[in-house]
Amino acid sequence: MSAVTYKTDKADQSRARILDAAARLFREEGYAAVSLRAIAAAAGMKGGSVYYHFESKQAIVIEVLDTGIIAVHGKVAHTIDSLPAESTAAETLRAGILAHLQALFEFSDYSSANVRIYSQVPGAARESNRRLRREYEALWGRLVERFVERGEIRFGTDTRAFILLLIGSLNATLEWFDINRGNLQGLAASYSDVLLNGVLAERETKS
Amino acid sequence: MSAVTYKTDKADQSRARILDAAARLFREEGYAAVSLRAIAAAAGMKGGSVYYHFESKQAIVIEVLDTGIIAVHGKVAHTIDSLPAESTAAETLRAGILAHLQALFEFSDYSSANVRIYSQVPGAARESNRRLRREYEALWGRLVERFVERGEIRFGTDTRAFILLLIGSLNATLEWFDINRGNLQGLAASYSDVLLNGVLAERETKS
DNA sequence: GTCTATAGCTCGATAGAC
DNA sequence: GTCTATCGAGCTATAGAC
Repeated sequence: MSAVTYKTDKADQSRARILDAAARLFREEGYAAVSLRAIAAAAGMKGGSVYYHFESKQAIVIEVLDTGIIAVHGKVAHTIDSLPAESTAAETLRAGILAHLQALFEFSDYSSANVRIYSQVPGAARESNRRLRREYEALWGRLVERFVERGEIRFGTDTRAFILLLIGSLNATLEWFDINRGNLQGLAASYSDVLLNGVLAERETKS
Repeated sequence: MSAVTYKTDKADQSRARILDAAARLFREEGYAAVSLRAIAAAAGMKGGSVYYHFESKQAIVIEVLDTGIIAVHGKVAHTIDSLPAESTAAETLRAGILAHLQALFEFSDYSSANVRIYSQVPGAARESNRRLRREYEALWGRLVERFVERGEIRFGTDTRAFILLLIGSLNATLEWFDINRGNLQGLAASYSDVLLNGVLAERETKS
């Protein structure tokens, strides 16, 4: 134990158990439906003990929501940055789509809780998370704009609509894809095929 | 007033006001966060009066959830059925996508409440709605399969994944598109462009 | 049809023992 | 760090007046 470690291991572990339990319960039942006593019980303690680690239920949900976005943003940013400089639009978008899906399902309680309860948490918690959402959308925005300028993505594509289509469709997989039964690489490939090439056997001619 | 009209107009109107108020509040705050008193107040009555029209809060949410799906299913099915028999895959999918978005935003409190709280309502309400969701997905499934057989949609496309991508991305527009500021036809066209043709300037070559 | 009143619970949060 | 005990508030649902 280093001299600069002020927090005990026990406190950190209890705090983490509270967050994990809260993320899972918020995902399953919503924000208002989950009581502090239920979070405490799932974390192996009594209701009153939670207030040693968090000052309010709202403080817990803020951390849960932010963790969900940060995990996905970090994974996608790191993946994109690790690609060769000469990567094509197709290679880059495919890698980003796979990374987004991997992060979603690796931290599924946090990311699913974020998608499901964001609109239902107290205003202060929503505002805290909104900035992180905007930053993540901006990451994709820069990526897509770069390829529009290079001419690899079709001119005329509504960049913002495309990004929100992409993120919205990927996040929706949390509602139906079973990571224990399906193949995530296959899912990412199918989604990439549609988003990059469309589903028509022959493209429509420009009007 | 016909002899077979047993219900009074007043009862029907109060019932409709309760459902409208419930849909709006559930959409904004979630299921558990909305009290029966709040629904009643938004409908212009007191808490106890709601029980003249509905036997429980759960009965209200079941009707709200089902209405959201039925409205979209009905609009899309009617639109597709009204197309000329010789319509192409592109024409049909574009019409279906526009119809889905139109229904979403025409009944936005009901459809948005459905998307947002489905996973958080009591099990009985979720099961009631699940059948309707499956039927709506099957409508799109038959549509897509028809065009796969005709060769208008690419062989190898994972039909189920594509349908859930499509529905998921369209439903996600409820979270960001402002019907009062944006153009719904334009949104439908942008989404159709991406889903039908993809965003790459030149399609990837089959490997 | 809508009201008032209330039974029986559970909630978030706090206080203080250990 | 976690406990027990509790406050004040709000919840769903019901009963019965009007």
